[in-house]
Amino acid sequence: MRIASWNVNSIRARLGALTKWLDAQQPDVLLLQETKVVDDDFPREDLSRRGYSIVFAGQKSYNGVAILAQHPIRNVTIGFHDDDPGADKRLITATIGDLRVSSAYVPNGKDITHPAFAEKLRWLERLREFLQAERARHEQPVLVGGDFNVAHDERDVWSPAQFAGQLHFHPDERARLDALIAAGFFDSFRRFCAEPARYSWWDYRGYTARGNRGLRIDYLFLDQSLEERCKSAGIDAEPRQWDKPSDHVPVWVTID
DNA sequence: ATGGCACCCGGAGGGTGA
Repeated sequence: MRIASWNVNSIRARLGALTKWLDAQQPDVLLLQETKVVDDDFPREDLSRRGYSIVFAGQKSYNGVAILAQHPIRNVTIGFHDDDPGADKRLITATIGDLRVSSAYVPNGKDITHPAFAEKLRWLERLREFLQAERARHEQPVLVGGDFNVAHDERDVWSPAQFAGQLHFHPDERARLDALIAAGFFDSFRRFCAEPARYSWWDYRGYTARGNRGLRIDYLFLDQSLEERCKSAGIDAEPRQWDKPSDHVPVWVTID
C-alpha cells in the first residue's frame, strides 16, 4: 500500500498537475491539504473516474483537506473531537483497509510574535492529543500525513542560521514535533533517509533563481507499531518543476 | 536590505501563505 500526502495549494488551480501525478503514480491513498474549495464545488468527478473514493472537508478561500483512496473509506471524522462548528477545515480522518489515516493542515502561525503563533502551537498539541485518542478508540494503527509548517531539524531548512528562532523553525514548534514522536509516531522519511536538504516546499518567489532553498515541512508520521511494515518513504520533487506547480510536492510511504 | 509569487474573492486590490 502506497500512501502519499500533498499540499496542492488549491485543488481547482492544481487539477491538471494533480491528475497528471495520480495517473503516473496511482497511490492507494492520497492525503490533500489546502484544497481551498467549498464542498459543493469539489472536483469529485475528475478523481472518482480514476477509481478513487473521496472524502473532504472544505471552506471558502482557505484551508480544506481531503482523502482519496482506491479502497473503501469508512468512519470519517472531520476536525478534532471537541471542535467548534465554525472551526477551520484543517483535519480529516478515516479508516482505509487496516489503517486509521489523517490528513492535517497545521496553521502557519504568521509570525512568532503574532497571536496566531500561540494558536499554531496549541493546534499541534491538540493534534497529538487527537491522534492518541484515535489510537485508543480504534483498533487500526494511526497514520497522519500533512503540511505541518514546521521544519524538524537543521537538515530540514536551507539555512539553519537564517531560520534560527524564526517561524517554521522556532524551538517551540520543533518541540511539538518532538512531542508527537515521543508519543509514538515516527517520521517515516527519516527512517530511510538521513540526508540534509531533502525538501518538500520551495517559495514561489524567485524559485528558479534561488537554487535548492527549501524546507521539509510535509510529513507522514506513523504509529510505531507500523515500523516493521513500513518498507520505504520518499519525497517526489518532480512536480515542483511542472507548469503551474504547487509550492509543495508529494511525500509518500509504502506499508506492507 | 528588501522583496520577489501564487491563490483567493470579486471585479480592484487587499488578505493569506511560508
